[in-house]
Amino acid sequence: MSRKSVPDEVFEQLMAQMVSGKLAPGDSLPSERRLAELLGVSRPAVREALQRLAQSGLVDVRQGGATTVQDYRQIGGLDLLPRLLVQPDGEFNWRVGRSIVETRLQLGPNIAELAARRRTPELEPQLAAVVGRIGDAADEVERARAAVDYWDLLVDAADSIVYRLLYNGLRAAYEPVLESLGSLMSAEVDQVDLYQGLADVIVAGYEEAARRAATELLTPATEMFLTVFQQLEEAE
Amino acid sequence: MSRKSVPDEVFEQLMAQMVSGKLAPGDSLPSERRLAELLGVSRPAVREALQRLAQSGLVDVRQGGATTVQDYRQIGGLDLLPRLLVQPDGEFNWRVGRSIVETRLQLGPNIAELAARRRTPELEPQLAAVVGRIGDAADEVERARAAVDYWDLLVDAADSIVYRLLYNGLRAAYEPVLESLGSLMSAEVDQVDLYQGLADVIVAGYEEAARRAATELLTPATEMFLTVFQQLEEAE
DNA sequence: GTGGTCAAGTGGTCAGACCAGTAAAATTCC
DNA sequence: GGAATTTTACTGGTCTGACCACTTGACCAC
Repeated sequence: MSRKSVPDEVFEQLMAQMVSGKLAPGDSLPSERRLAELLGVSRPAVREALQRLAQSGLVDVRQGGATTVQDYRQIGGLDLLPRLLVQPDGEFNWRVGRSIVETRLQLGPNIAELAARRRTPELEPQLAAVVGRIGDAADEVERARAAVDYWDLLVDAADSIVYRLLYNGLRAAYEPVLESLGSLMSAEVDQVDLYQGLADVIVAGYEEAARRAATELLTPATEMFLTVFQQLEEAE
Repeated sequence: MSRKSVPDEVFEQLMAQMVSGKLAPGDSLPSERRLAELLGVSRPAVREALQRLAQSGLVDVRQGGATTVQDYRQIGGLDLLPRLLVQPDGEFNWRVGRSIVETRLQLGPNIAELAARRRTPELEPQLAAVVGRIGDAADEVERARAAVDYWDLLVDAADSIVYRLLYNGLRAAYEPVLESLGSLMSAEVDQVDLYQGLADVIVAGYEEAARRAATELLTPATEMFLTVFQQLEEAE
């Protein structure tokens, strides 16, 4: 992984304070000159970091006025998901995790349905190859990676730019935690036959069957995670 | 609307070339110094624009190496949707529009279901107020705006950060074209009784009924748009 | 064919100067 | 005394020029 630039450091530092609530919506940030002084970096570096935060919807920068923190829930996009799922101190946010797995259970069948509707002849060998990789994987992490590629194919087959961009966002949140969650995903990625079954009905063009097969594939792991998250909720 | 900064101008200009395909994945951009010279701006301004493009997943900036264009379909997120929907020259991309309306028809019921599951007592008066605004709106554009706020409430009630961030992205794509599409949305926003009906079953906690009511609300406009987009497809 | 060196490209960082916008305080006017 | 206007001091915006650090390709030696 390439090392962080100075603006990257400033960006992550301020982002962490906003995601954690230490900097709350409505708060004013110190001025650019003041931040540069406090953080020991140059003003252009601070400016770049703030502009990137503004692009993520986290701050409102006004010439002549104070830079204020915005409510990322109102303005932010899915690009924030990785940082909401795993806090900068490494803490895993199970509420975000719960939201992701339940949304996945709802989106997966949608993607499968569209893929069945818009499948192309090339899809069958591609799916066969990736199901083969799921079956031949050396461990659960490798299997989980192959599963990501499987869904990537389905998203392509769905021929929907919205689902493509949406899936990119969910994948960006998942990939950093894939290694630590890989073993937990075994409830799903070990079910090679379900992957093959879903592939079969998609290739055959059965939209409703694709929905059901996707639900059948995604439900076990989803319920397992939801059980874990419910226990965490009760532990609070 | 606040005026554009120099980095904003550079960002939009390069973004336009990438979204239009004029700059294709794999292409190398001119160096920062060269771009600054070509565009008649400073190097820090170019750098800031490139860093923002990198944040959007559009370019890969490497110290010592050329800055290359990435495939936004592989890396990009929903934040790109507004620029994919309406090209910089103002052209409306109906393929993106089609993708949005069909995704909307799939996501709306999901959100309604979760809202019915997790509704709170405060939701009823809030929904009543916004349905009132839909009913009392002076024109279709105002009615469409109120409808956006209606769904905003449902997303809050769904208590899902993923749907919240996802909805923010869809809303960001929709709001710039709301005024021009407002009259077309009349098939939906004029159905005040359907908004009230959906609100009723959500407040009552009927998840399945909420799904059906959301589908009933969203389907007419969706089918109208899909018909229009199909005609555009056949015209090509 | 491989490995090492070097030059010339690239991006990264910064200080300092100056421009432009905004908001609050101070002053003036009625 | 209050409203309107002006001034001031903050804020961000932009740029130049210098220098640092990384990467790549050419060239040379073996």
